[in-house]
Formats: sequence, C-alpha cells, structure tokens
Amino acid sequence: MDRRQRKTRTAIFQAFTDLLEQKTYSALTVQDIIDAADIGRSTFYAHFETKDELLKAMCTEIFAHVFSEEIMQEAHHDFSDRDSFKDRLTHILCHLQEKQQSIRGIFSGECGEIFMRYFREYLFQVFDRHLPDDGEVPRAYRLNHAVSSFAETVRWWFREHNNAYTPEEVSAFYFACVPL
Amino acid sequence: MDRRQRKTRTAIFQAFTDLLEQKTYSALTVQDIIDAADIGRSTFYAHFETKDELLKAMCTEIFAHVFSEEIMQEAHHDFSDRDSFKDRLTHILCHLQEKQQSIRGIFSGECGEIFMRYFREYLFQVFDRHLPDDGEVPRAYRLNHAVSSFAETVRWWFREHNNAYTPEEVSAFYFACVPL
DNA sequence: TATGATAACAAACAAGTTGTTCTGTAAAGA
DNA sequence: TCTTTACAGAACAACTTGTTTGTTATCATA
Repeated sequence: MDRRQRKTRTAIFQAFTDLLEQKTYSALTVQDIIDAADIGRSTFYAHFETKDELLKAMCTEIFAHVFSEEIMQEAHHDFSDRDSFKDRLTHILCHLQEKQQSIRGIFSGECGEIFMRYFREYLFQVFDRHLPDDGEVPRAYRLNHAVSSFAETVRWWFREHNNAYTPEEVSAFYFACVPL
Repeated sequence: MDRRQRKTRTAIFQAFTDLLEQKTYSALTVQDIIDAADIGRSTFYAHFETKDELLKAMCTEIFAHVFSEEIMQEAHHDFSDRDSFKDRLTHILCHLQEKQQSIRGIFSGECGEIFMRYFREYLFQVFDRHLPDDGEVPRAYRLNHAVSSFAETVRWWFREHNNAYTPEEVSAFYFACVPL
C-alpha cells in the first residue's frame, strides 16, 4: 500500500478515535474528522464512502487483531476441551485489554452498539462449535445467551472497572455465571 | 391536554412506528415523520425538540405500560420470594408481547439499542433489590449479568422467534440459564 | 535522476436537513 | 360568544453530505 495512503488512513483512524472521546458518534460529522485529521474533503471520501464505513473498517481492523490467534489456532486446538476454551476466552480478553486505548472511545458512545454487533458476530463463530447439546432449553437460546453474556461482560469490564480486574478474573466471573 | 395536541401526538407516534419498519432510525428524517404524520413543520417542533426526544418519549410511554404493575405492586409484594419474582418477569414479558406491534419497529433497527438502554435502566431497579448476596463474584457483575441476560432474552425472543414461544416458556429458558 | 502514475489538495457545487420565525386560520374550552 | 391556543404554511439561515474539477505533491521504478 502506498505510503501516502497509509498515512492518510492512520490519520483518519486517529482523528476518529480521538473525537469519539469528546463527542457521540451521531453528533460527530465527517467534517469534524476531516478537520481533525487535517486532510482534504475529497481525500476522506476516496478512502471511505461514509462515516459508517469508517467505523466498520475500524472494527474489522481491531477484531483482526483480537481474534488473530483464534483463527490461527483453529487447526491445532481441540475445541471440545473446556479448559482450553476458557483459555481462549481469556486470550481474547487479553487482546482487548491491549487495544484498550483505541477501543475506549468506540466502546463508550452509542457506536459501542455497532462495535458490540460486530463483536457478537465473531463470538458466535467461536461459541457455536463449542456449545454442548443439552435438552430442555433450545440451543439457539443458549447460544445467544452465552454470546450475549460474554459480550456484556466485556462491556461491563471496560466501562465500570477498567483496570480493577485482570482478564483471568473476568473470565472466572463469566464461567461462574455461565457454566458451559 | 388539548384534544388537538393529543391528536397530533398520536399521529407523530404512529408515523414514527410505521416508518421504523421501512427505514433505519438514522436514515429517518424529521421531514419523513412530518410528511407521514401529515402535520406542519412547526407543529412537530412544538411537540418534540429533536428526533431523539421523540424516541425517548416513545420509550418512556411504552415502559410506563410495561412496568405499570411493577410500580403498583412494589408496596404489596414480597420481593424476596423467588416464585413471585419469576411471575413478575413473566408479567413483564406479557406486557411486552401486548405492545409488540408498536415495539417491533423500534426493536429491530439500530434504535433498538436506545430502547435496550432504557429497558435496562428499568430492569436494574427491578433486579437490584432481588439479587441475593453471594460471595466470590462481585455483586456488580452479577447484577449486570442478570439484567443483560434478561434484556438480551427479550431481544432474542422478539427478533428470531416472535410467536414461537409463550412468555412462560421464555421465562423458563431464562431461569434455566440464569438461576437466581 | 527523470518520468508516468496516482494520491492529496482546495474550492465550488447541488441537494437535502435542521431548527427557527413569521402570519393567518381554525379549533378548543370557558 | 369570546378568548386562548394549536396548527398550517412558507420562508429563512446554517449546516451536512457527497461529487466534481483542476492543480500540486509524492511515490515507485526504469
């Protein structure tokens, strides 16, 4: 990728994350981003069609990092092992913690909802093939419950108690309330 | 309240819910609502300052209905009784089902997130004084988990399987996965 | 180093949205 | 009936969005 493109792209990302700590997503205009990134109007639209596309691109980039080992490990690990699954989730929490700076703004505003939606999509894939069969309650409900609970656990962790608990502790809380 | 005001207000609400089944919340303009409600521009702004205020007012009105008995019963019921708490939640599900028509549009779009946020606020109050103390896992986490799980249960119920399950069944699913 | 490709820029553009303000009209309520 | 008040309609400035144009700067590479 052209060095100029990279420079512009990161400038936009940086401006976007910075601004999200001051304004809400819907209150944020493309003009704001352009001004903060100090780029030309047409340049922005050469990179992203809309503000939503920008957010989507950011989420994709973040999750590519957060779930990178997930994707790598898929061929090697035994998913039916419960301890290894707990380790996987803890790993995801660690990666999220690393990206904490970039994520904080996205997470807190109303676009946290969009972030959560993407997050859940990834989690569904991770949880789907691990969830054991268990009569009585429909599988679709249990899958939704496990994924939602984990996603909300992360949101709670970041929002209220950012550095109060370690990934291992948070993971333990989750498994205490959602025994898989 | 003046009959004209009532008429206008309901016309706006109706137009709003109708339009939300066709467009997303952010794609929906005040002008769309004005046209659909067939009212003057200044009339809309005499009732609501912004589109967000309209959504907020709708949510408030819906929850006033959904939680009406909750508020009434507060003085009479014993909240520590687990069976009565299950009944309360089932009641809430019944009320939501009644309002299903008005809610469907709000629930599905991105403004479902705003709806969810208000919903969770009410639920926190309901759950807060029922949640038993239980060492190990922080109370704040368990409260968040119980509330989030219930809210997500409702979302799942409405989204994927609207009439596939009764309120009693859904309530049973919830208590099977989140034993209080 | 010279050169063709391409990304960035500034400026201007139309089209649409927002929220306000005005005047005249019609309906409500006492 | 008479006063009050909500509504309609129109016009308004300010802003946002997304596109287009011609120019300049930067890049990769021969």
